[in-house]
Amino acid sequence: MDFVSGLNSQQQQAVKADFGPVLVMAGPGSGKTRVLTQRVAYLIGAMGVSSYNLMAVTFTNKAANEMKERVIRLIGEDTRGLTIGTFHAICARILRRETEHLPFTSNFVIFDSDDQISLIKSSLRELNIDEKRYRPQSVHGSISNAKNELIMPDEYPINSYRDEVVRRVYHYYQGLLLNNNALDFDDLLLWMASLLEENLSVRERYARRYEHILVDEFQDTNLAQYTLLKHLASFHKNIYVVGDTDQSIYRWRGADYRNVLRFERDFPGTQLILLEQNYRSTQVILDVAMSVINRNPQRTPKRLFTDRGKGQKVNLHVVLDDRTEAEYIINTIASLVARGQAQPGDFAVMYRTNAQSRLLEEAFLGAGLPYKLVGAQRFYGRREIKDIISYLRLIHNPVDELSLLRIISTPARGIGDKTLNALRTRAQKIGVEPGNLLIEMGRNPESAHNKAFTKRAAAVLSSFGRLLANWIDMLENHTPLGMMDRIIDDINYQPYIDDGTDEGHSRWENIMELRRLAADFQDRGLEPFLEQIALVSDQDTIEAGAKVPTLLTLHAAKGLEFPIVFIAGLNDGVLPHSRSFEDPEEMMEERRLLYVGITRAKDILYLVFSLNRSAFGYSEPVDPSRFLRDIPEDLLDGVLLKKKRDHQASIPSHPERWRVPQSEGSTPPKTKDNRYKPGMRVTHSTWGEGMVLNSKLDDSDEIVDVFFKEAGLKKVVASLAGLEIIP
DNA sequence: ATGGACAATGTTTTT
DNA sequence: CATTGTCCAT
Repeated sequence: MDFVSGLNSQQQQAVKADFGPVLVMAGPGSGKTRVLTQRVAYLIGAMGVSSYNLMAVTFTNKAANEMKERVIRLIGEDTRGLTIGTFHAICARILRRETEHLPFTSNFVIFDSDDQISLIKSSLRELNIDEKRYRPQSVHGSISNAKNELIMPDEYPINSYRDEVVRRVYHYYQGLLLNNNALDFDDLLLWMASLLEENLSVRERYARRYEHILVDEFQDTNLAQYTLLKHLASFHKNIYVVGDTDQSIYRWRGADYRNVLRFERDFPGTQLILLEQNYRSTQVILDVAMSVINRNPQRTPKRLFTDRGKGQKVNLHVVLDDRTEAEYIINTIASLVARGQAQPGDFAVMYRTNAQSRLLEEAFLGAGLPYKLVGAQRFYGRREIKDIISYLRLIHNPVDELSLLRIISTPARGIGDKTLNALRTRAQKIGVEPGNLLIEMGRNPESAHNKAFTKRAAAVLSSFGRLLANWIDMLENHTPLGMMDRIIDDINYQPYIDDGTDEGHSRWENIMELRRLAADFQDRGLEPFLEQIALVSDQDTIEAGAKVPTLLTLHAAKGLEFPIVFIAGLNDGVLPHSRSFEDPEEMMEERRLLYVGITRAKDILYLVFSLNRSAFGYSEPVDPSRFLRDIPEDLLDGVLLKKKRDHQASIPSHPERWRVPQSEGSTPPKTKDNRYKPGMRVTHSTWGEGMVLNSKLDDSDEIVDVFFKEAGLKKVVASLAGLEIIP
């Protein structure tokens, strides 16, 4: 069978590479996913490797599913036994199998970020640490970093008082997780890595099983991931990794692109294969991308080329503020669609932070155009979803106190702080978990436990315990969906959530959506369902052939491509983000992030920056992104940033777009004394004619942003500049 | 015990 | 401004 047809010679070389360690360095759009897929098919179909002996690690669950399907299509046989998925999913699966060597049981739950933060908070409270001084998020961040670096609580290095605090919290937090029979995201990697590190027989078993290991997006692995890969590949040493250091954008999550260098050191005789040709973008887009990324020092220079032709120039567009930005983007999309030059599904709008999506959403809504938002207010983060999931989680793992806490009063059943405390005290006294105590009380209403409570408390607690016990009893012969329906019915959830308001209605709709998802697990049971829910990523929700524009963060855009891409908010402070300014390493990562965004575009790219941006409710002047200065002018259409003498540096062709929609109602009171208003045309003695973009009162003077036809953007002080208004 | 009203406080990116 | 936490009235 032919596994390399339609591939270029580099790609063919990559697919048919000899066994042993292989490092494929692949630029954006060079077909690396395809190479990885064909490699898997080649190993199974041509080299006779059993799929049972093969592991493929992908970046998203979606990528894993796609790869599985494509492999099946290529070799026309079942891939049962094939280990494929994200690091986290694969680790979870293996850990459940190996719990005899681990301090938790196989029905462990995976705590999501909310759960993790609440656990940190209880740790802080329990240890009498001030939450104001030590922010839960930040303490959690430190702990997470430690875990990614395989540092255990007792090894946490102390160089400051804060470190000491973190260490104590880390220790306590880890204890709480185990009490709950729970793992956080980092634990999945940490426990897996340390199991392989410490238990020789387990390591050998898996290392022997996995004859071939393939890893996508290798530049985004952290030390924990690297270590477990190393152990898994320790027997056969057939490890095949694909990556691009220029697309490393998860440093803050512990990812270390230097793993690429470490790889060549740890696996002597690594074959290095470069995939250079780009099949996605036009040459102009690639040139723009290179002009941005080439400013990063210490890179192995990489050429990006395509035979797709030059293509049209990249549009650089300036807008007055972030609201105008959203309008500009939506208008442009609408007009391209109206003129039949593009389909709605061709577009993606990308931004640095999730917060930026709001104005865009409003603009889409305002224009009555449909769109698809990736991430942000995640489906699984919604209250009603978390409620039901918590019920299921508790039934699956009654030790999960966090879930218990959440649902014991949802809906309210007369169990408040006092009763709850009594329950916990009693539980602690007899050395059993609150959840199990409840269940016991439910099963045995006359038990001695009841005497430990007031009559009322005993009644409400055992009636709730009765519910739990009933659900647990039906677990064995019911599907996840069956369980869900029963719970919803038993607790009368619909009237509770669907309160007649629009919001209540939409909450109920969400529950119906969750039912649909549960239906896919009819034959697989509750555990896989819960696990899937815990480990889905935003990117997994992106449908392939969307019929509407997609809104997503630059991070979420990795690995995707769109015919027409807008990158919004190209301002200093947003991209690069202000929190990256001091750290050169982080600035480099911001640059890579822009690089990733640019290289998502196949045909047309719009770069948009604005002159003002609302930070805290109020609009503030901001600078264009410093990265824009690195793009050669001849690749750009639209505004020019540098004040050049020549006149093409001109106002974009639709000045009316710049006019501030004369604000209905709530503008800051400053307008009272502003002489210059956005949209006014003015002249200046040296800079000639221009248009007012913004004006701000500063003490008694007025600072005016003017875009001059000849001179470009200037900030002028009204009293000194001698601006004349053209009627 | 519960839920509503106000105040304080905080903005990267995510498995 | 938008979320989250705390206080207070029911």
